[in-house]
Amino acid sequence: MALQENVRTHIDCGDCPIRHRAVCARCESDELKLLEEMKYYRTYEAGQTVIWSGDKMDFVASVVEGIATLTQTMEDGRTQMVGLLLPSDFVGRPGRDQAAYDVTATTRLTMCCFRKKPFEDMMMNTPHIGQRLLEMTLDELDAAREWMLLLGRKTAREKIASLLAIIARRDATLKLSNSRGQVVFDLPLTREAMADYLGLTLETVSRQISALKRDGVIELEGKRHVTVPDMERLLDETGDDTDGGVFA
Amino acid sequence: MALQENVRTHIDCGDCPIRHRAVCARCESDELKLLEEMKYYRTYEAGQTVIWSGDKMDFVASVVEGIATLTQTMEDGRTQMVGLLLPSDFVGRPGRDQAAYDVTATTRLTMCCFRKKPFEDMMMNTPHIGQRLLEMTLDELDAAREWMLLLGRKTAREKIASLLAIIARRDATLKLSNSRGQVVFDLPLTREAMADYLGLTLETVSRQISALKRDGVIELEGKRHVTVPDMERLLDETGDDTDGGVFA
DNA sequence: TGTCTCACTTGATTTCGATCAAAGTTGTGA
DNA sequence: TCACAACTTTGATCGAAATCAAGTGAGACA
Repeated sequence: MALQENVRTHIDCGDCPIRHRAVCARCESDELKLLEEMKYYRTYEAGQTVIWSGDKMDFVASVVEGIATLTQTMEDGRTQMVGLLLPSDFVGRPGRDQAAYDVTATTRLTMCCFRKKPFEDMMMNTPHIGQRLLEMTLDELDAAREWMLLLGRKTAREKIASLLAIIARRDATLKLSNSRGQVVFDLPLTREAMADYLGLTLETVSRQISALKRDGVIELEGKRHVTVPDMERLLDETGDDTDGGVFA
Repeated sequence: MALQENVRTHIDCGDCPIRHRAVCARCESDELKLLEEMKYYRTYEAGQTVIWSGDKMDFVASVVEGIATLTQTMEDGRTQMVGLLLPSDFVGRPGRDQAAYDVTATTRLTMCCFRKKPFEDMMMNTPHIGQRLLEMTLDELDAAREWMLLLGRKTAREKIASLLAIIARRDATLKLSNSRGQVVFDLPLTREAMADYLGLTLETVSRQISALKRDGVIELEGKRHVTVPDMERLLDETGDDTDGGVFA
């Protein structure tokens, strides 16, 4: 999940085709080698389900490329996204062998996987990895709680602005803005997926995006390509504190 | 936070006047002794703030008695509770020295505290404690995500029923029901605190509690004392799956 | 080239919960 | 015993987002 700037939810997987920090800078190289030997890749098509809630899940994984969602569903079909997995995010829970959520690829998705048993064994022998995982989990918890404030108290417009700001921020750290210093990105989610994330309906998402466009807060090219002419302006719409928050 | 049956968010603190499991059953006794030497107690009155978001926080703690809330507040005063601390719950984050949320006592509250630095040192030397903390944090994350579904997708009535079910379940594990096998408990929160937890207004909370009472789902004695004549009936109102969920 | 589908937009109407307002209840302390 | 403060309930009205209902537009494929 990527609701904050300082998300560090990733596991090193050696030569994965993305640049990411190591599990722990202090790890010896033979530990990294162990990780290297354990890993394997899986690829999913857009729309494909990685795993269903309740299924046996005998691996943990790190997103290499693409985007996946974690969702919970009620019997009557109401669904709520509870996490968004972007490249370098981690999924899976040591000590539990059932998936707690539906995991779905929303774009073509490559994950770097580790079978759970040997991964857990290594965690036992390598305290750094466990500590790293704790740090990552605490970041996720903060992100989840930030999202609780959004779901419980923000207006539809604030919710959309917050989501756009998060995607923009996350994206900007990769390929920084365009030539005029504007932040530019493609929405990686359908209107429906956004609605499920924000606790809204897809119609409301559509209307609010149109409203932000009409008010000049964002520019839209096609349905997915977004330009933010003034990031400050967008941040004002989120309802959040202007400063970076308490996250050090 | 206590949204599930299997919450294990607590740290052993020796002779605290509550029965609770050890940090880790495998810990040697001299580790427990270390914990014992490090700990100290603090007590707060109902309504008192334990710590403000952003404040320096140089301790971690476990609730011994009473109830505390974790809340986030927007500049304009909208507030969302993001966690409820019941006896045996843990608060504080190793590796961060600022509080991320306001922590407030809603009843008279006793906490068993450990100064952060020595606690972290011990964590380094005692992998079990770190692993225990990871487990606890993952439980909290699950609880937070369960709450996201509630905030994003449930109706006011379902929200109230869910909160009552959680308190009933948690309470029932301590002092099991009354003579007729009904679940009986006292609401530990004001209507306003419930509203902040559920993303509602206090008026809506009041109305929905009245409605559940009118419909015979609960009985009320005074404003706080609740009797649940038929737990199944209450669970039906929550919108959740009837089975225990995926949490093993 | 057309048509089918999927994602999205927009409009009309409804509804649930928020807001505004006024009482009722309980406990505390003078 | 009274007064008042804090908490709660209930009523009337409003409004934001949901729902219901047509649409548009773009890509896929026959």
